[in-house]
Amino acid sequence: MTSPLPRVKLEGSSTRRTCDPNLQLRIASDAAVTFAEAFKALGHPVRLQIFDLISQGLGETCSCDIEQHFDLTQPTISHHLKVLRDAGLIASESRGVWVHHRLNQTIIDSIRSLLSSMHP
Amino acid sequence: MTSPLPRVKLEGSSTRRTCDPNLQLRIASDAAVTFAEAFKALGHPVRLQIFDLISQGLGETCSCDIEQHFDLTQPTISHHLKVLRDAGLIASESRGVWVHHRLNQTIIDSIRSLLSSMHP
DNA sequence: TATCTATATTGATGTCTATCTATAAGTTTG
DNA sequence: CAAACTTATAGATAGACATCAATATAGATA
Repeated sequence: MTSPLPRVKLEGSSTRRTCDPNLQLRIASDAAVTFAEAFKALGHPVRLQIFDLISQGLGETCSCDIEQHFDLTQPTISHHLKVLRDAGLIASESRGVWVHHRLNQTIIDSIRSLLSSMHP
Repeated sequence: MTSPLPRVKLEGSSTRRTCDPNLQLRIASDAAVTFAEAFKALGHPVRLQIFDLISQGLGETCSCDIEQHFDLTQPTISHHLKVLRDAGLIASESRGVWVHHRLNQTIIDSIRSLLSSMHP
């Protein structure tokens, strides 16, 4: 995309680079906020593991399935689920007493697409 | 991977689900910590945009290229770069007065691979 | 109706984070 | 060597976050 940076020849052998004019904020501020919220939600070991558990559950994972795997209280797990939900990473649906959680594949695909647009 | 959850038949038409025995922590704790650190680093709008800028720079992006795009002080940008570096997302190399930043493609590929293993 | 169960909410607390100003460290130029 | 420039570090502060105990909500069961 960008070409090697131009350099200003100075006395002797030293060169001085100029600031790269080709770099642009390809991610708009509001998109950056949305994506960052999703990344932040995954940026906690327990939430990442919860998210992975839900991804295995075929849309029927409930909180009690999750709590078993962690040495944390129920309110803490509930909090982490809310963070994932608010970030749009999962959707939750009440089914009687239980709440079933499922992955939001759309946002996962968006993140993967974003990352694939980044190469050095 | 998992099959539909077994249900315990009760009186009438109601059923009661059992806890899903098939869910397992596929992400080990230490891997979860490592991945979460990377996600957390990307979990800030400015850092995500910085990361995108660096991805455009062909390994020659320096801090002054980045500061231009944000209404933040130089120490703050320096801090965000350190967070990205500590998370293994970028590598930085001193070149005279300047420090050149480049993407660590390996970890990006790892994240993409992790996400691709998650489907509902 | 009373009880049990699954989940959510509230409030408290200690820790972490983002940002700034001021300053230091190291490099290049004059 | 001194001045200018790029980046990093230290210290301070306001706000956010993770966690827990206690409690509330609401559906299911007896």
